[in-house]
Amino acid sequence: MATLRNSKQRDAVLKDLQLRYDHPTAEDVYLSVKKAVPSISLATVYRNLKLLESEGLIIRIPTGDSDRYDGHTHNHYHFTCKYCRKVLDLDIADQSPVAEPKDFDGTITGHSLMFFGLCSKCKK
Amino acid sequence: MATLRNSKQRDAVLKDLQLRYDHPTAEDVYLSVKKAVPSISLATVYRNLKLLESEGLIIRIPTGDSDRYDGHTHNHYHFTCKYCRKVLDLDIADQSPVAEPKDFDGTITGHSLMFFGLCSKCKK
DNA sequence: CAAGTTAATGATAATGATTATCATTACTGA
DNA sequence: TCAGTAATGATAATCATTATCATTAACTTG
Repeated sequence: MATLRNSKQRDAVLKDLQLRYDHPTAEDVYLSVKKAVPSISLATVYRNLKLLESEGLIIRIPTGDSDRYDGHTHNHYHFTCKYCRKVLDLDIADQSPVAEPKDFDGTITGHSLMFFGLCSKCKK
Repeated sequence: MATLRNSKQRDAVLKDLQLRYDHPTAEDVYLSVKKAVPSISLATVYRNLKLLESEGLIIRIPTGDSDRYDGHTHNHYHFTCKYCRKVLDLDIADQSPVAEPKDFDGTITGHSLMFFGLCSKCKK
């Protein structure tokens, strides 16, 4: 039960995230998707972001302030500018741990790696 | 100006974090510190957590739900159980990137690495 | 295709975490 | 000791996110 149905709202949210590379907030996605689907509600955006994340179609990035979303799910890493809070993709090699942690009986299924610093603009 | 003064509340918050290893929320710290300083307010806990973080004396860990705090600032990594949301220290080698990212003109000053999975209890 | 079932939506209220406000308290340096 | 002001406690306000609920619209089955 609880079969997933098609919805143009969900399609629009997913498509929006797949076409951009700026790691938008839910609000950003809402404003952008409104252009294609003017009647869409912010609640629907949140609902579908959560659903798409649980389906593994998008990634949620917690940052300390508003969560960011990423429509590109291949393994890659991010950088946050401490000054302007912008989130960027980093072209860097896979950092999966080589050694198993000691004294740990759980199961590791994934990891997230965030770099911090100043972006090129805020350096100045 | 804005000289830092002593306060038993701030001392108590810092000490509490330095004596525990369970990555508590602000609320957890509040409940714990209340035993030593019964009159302390939740707002004061939040204020001092923020101040201590900016002084580099504690670490804030954003997790998607409530932020966690860590009084141990040496370089180490964490694990979050997806099921019970517990945060644990991982005994694992330093994962600082060996290669510089390409096409990046900013400055990287640090990183945070979070592993996900199931803890030993929730595995069952 | 029409009718019924129910997932999804839009609007908005509610929640939970964190921050701001403000009158009062208490460090600290003169 | 005392003036200046950082810090506090209490609580209101804010902000992001989630829940609620009546309505709409996918799907499915006859």
